Amino acid sequence: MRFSNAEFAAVFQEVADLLEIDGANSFRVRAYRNAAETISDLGRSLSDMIDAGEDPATLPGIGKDLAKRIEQLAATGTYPDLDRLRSEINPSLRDLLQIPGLGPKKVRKLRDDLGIESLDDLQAAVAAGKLARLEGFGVKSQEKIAAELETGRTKKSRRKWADAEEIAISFESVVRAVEGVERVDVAGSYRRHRETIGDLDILAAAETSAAAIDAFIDHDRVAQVTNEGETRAAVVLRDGMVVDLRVVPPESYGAALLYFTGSKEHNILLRQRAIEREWKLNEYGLYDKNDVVIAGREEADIYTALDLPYIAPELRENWGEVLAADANALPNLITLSDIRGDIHAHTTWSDGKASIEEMARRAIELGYEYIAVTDHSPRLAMTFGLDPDKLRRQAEELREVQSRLPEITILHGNEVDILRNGDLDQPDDVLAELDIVIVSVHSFFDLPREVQTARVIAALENPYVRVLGHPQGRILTQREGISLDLEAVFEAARDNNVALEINADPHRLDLDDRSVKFARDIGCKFVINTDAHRPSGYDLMRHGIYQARRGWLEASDVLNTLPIEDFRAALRPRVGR
DNA sequence: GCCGTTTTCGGCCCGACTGTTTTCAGTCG
Repeated sequence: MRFSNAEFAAVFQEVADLLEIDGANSFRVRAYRNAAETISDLGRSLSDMIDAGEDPATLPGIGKDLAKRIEQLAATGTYPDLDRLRSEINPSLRDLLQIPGLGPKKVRKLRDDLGIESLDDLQAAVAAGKLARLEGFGVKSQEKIAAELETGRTKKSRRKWADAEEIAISFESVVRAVEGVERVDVAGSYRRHRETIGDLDILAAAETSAAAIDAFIDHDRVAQVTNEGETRAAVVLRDGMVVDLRVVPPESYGAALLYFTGSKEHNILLRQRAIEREWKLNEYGLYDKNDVVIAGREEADIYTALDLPYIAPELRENWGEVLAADANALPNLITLSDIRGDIHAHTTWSDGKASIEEMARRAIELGYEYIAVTDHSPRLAMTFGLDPDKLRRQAEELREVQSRLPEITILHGNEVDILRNGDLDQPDDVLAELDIVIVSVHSFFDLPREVQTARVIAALENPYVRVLGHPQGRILTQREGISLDLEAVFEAARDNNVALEINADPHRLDLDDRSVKFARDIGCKFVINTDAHRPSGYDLMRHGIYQARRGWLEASDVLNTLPIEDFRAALRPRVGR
């Protein structure tokens, strides 16, 4: 059997969980977790690496031992150490670890003293009041666990970034309005623009914290205050979202912002760098060995003191950014203002909600030099896709609109379905008449990996194809992407001069960040598109920019940062017209 | 279990808060 990176990572996470409950050395546990992180952040298939004869031990955090385990797992599909662990420690104890407030020590205590092996056991013990009498627990702990079991909240639950934004802005403005609060930011994975968010971390600078904390816990969306201290508070909202507030003095704001922005792994690297200099870094500042403050008011000051250029939040994932910074080789990240056009959009000709002209007028308002109209092809019947005849009539309308709107170039394209066998849903002579051809998978999502990969690559080899639309076909938190050998697809895209789309729709964000970085590393080019179905859809471009930045992209990696003439040249087919 | 132009042994990030304790372990980020 063939393991995905997620499956490899899941194995190591399970080993880590079980070892932790077993009371193993915590650094050993962390080694397994680090390995799991490395694998899930890899961007390319670990199975492919092994097939190619590459040694997993070359990866950071994976040594000889784990490399051997990985190879054994890949070759045999078995992991004897895990099987033995499972026989010693009931794997359903892992479910208990997901309950907020329960860690490995307490889970072990529950098992040893009360014989609890599962969520059901825990439920029964809580109902019988057994936890209240257990050493180290008590009435309050029992009540808290009962409440968590009731709501079913887990440590893992995440929501899309865009779904957290409105809450983030609302809390930010409430805290900002408090007298004495000098600065406010939403830190955490929100600031790093991860595609999904676990909780929100609000950071404020103020000489005294009480007023900010009061305003925070009084926010009208708060259902429950779970934590309230001198410098921090935590609340659960009515919809289950957890929001934290930290208040620090202004002279510590930069250190705190760095700390609460994370990632944890990035912070650990910075702290190690501080330790190398016999300094100490915490959320209050960077201190020398006599506890004299070196930096703390601004994030950038801390990077400077550590001999590093400023590292943008989107890069702080321990994907090599500290090494790159040290070598002065950080990418000059793309920004929204680099974008000159949006080249994937739908109109009322297929499933869009606005006319070509309405779309173009919005694009003009946004300052774009060009757009492309790319309605669906006929196979996608539910979207009223365009057959060749309709496409030609659309071209007429497009020319007519273009004549009235000289301030923008309107390119004519089509989002052509990739059929099951890899053929395209328009004949070549029709494709030849278009300015831009995007190909996308909209059907047969569950083909086997080899078949799916061959299907997509076949489409990329058509000489008129210029963009691979939403390459993974995923819907965030809802639909897994199609099963693809992404490395092979990226190589085919690069070799056929096809740009990979970063679909900016916040429910797609397709490609994912790791894959963007990997594709960039092997020399692929990109376009960032909103896939707009109405004029306001164009406004979502920023989400694609965040994703591109997380993938280390510069403007020069992205074709729709080019002026129109250069962009046209980049799209020219490899065959004459 | 990983890692190392000081090291193959001995380190491995650091502080706030809670609930349980009478001075601190466990959890969390």
